[in-house]
Amino acid sequence: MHIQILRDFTFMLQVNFIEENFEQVLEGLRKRNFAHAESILHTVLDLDKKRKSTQLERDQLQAESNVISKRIGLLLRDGNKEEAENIKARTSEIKSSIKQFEEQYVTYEEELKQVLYTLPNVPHSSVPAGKSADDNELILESGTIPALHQGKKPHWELIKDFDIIDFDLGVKISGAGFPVYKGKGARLQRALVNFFLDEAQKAGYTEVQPPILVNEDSGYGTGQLPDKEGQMYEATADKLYLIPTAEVPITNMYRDVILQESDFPIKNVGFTPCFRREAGSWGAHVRGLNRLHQFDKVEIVQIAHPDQSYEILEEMNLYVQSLLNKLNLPYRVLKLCGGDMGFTSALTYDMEVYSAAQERWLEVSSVSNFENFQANRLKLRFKNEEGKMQLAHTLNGSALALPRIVAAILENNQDENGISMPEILQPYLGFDRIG
RNA sequence: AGAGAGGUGUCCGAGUGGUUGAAGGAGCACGCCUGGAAAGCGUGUAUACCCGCAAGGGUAUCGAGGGUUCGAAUCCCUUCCUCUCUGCCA
Repeated sequence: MHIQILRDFTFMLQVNFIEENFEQVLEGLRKRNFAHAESILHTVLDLDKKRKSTQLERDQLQAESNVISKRIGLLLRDGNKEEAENIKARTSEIKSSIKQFEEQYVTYEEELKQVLYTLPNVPHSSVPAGKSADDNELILESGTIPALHQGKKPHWELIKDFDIIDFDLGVKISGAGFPVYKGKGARLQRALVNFFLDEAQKAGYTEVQPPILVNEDSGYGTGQLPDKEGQMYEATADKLYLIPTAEVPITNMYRDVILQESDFPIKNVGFTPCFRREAGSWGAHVRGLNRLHQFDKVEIVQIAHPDQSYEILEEMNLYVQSLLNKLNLPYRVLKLCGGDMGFTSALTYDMEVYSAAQERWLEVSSVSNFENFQANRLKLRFKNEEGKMQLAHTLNGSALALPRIVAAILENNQDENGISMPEILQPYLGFDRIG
């Protein structure tokens, strides 16, 4: 794919940070098992140095040229044509020099940006080192795992028995991973969405309904591009992408925005379908609702003052847990290790529910602090107390993703005759049992 | 989708080749004035990068990209967006 360079990114701040905190950045990248970290960082610093010296040359020549142009203007005004023509002749040399330096400058700048695009966020100091999900740190486990009857079934059998979700129909219409929710299955979806949105509103989040097709700039802003374009569906005729998460449109609402300190904290919640190509990730454990190309999710997004973002991360963590508690689902919270964390995140908590018939933990939420990584790409800043521009922090979390919640509800609440619905959902559902 | 109009600083709005980072107004901030407020007066009020310990200075930016020119907000090309009319449509 053609990689478009976005203009005017404040990436230079990132370079300064690398320069001033070289060891810390290096250690962070190593925690992520980022290959060739040291040499890449040196490349960054080297390119930046070249960029600066080239800019200096260019600017000086340009300044000279500007002076001459002004003089020509004055001469012409005074009717001194001859002298003006005289000076004009001398500018051609300067002009070609400027052009050379300019071309060189653009080259360095683009190379630099390309390299910077490949650098993931530096993990928070508390993030454990590790290579895979096995190295994630267990923070807590909560709730009791239900003891199910002998004939317990995984959700993909339950949904067939009760005809509430139809995968074959989805295959006919779209393809694998696009289920059709029917009857009580559809109503369960709607009930969960409404429940999640109502809860978020009570917690102070402002509901938004963003577009679910986004442009390229938005993809770069939150970090899906240029790294993960293969994971998104593309509407190529219009250069738009189907969102993999509401994080993309909601966070991008704040692209190119300058906030006041008094605007913090900004709390938004949005319900959207999410689309993921999941290229290469099909294998074991993806039956039923465990992994889909299209699914529904309610997402919470906060824009925070840097001093408060970790406090807010904990608040969001607790908020997501409160939802799981209210749904009476057993869950655990993990702090992701460097190797398992997303590209843009500095610290991520994963919430997993226990799906009692599959006898597996299923990830249903991921709550992350991106610190200023996304803000840097978004140019999302605020004027601090000293009146200086500073990058804000962005955070988000699923609250919650539906399919695996549905899977766990179905499996965990089944008995010989059917499935009872969590009490808290019953007012939303209008029924208390399936089957 | 076709025809036309337009995109200028926080906002409104001037500006069709030469000290224009950009008139004027509003807003905002500070100061003066006031018993307090309003009005009035004065001053200030963009962002990025670069040089500099700093004070300060340089370069760029008038939707975006490119071109013409010694010099462009102003001319040309491309593109995006908005508005009006026509067409189509949930």
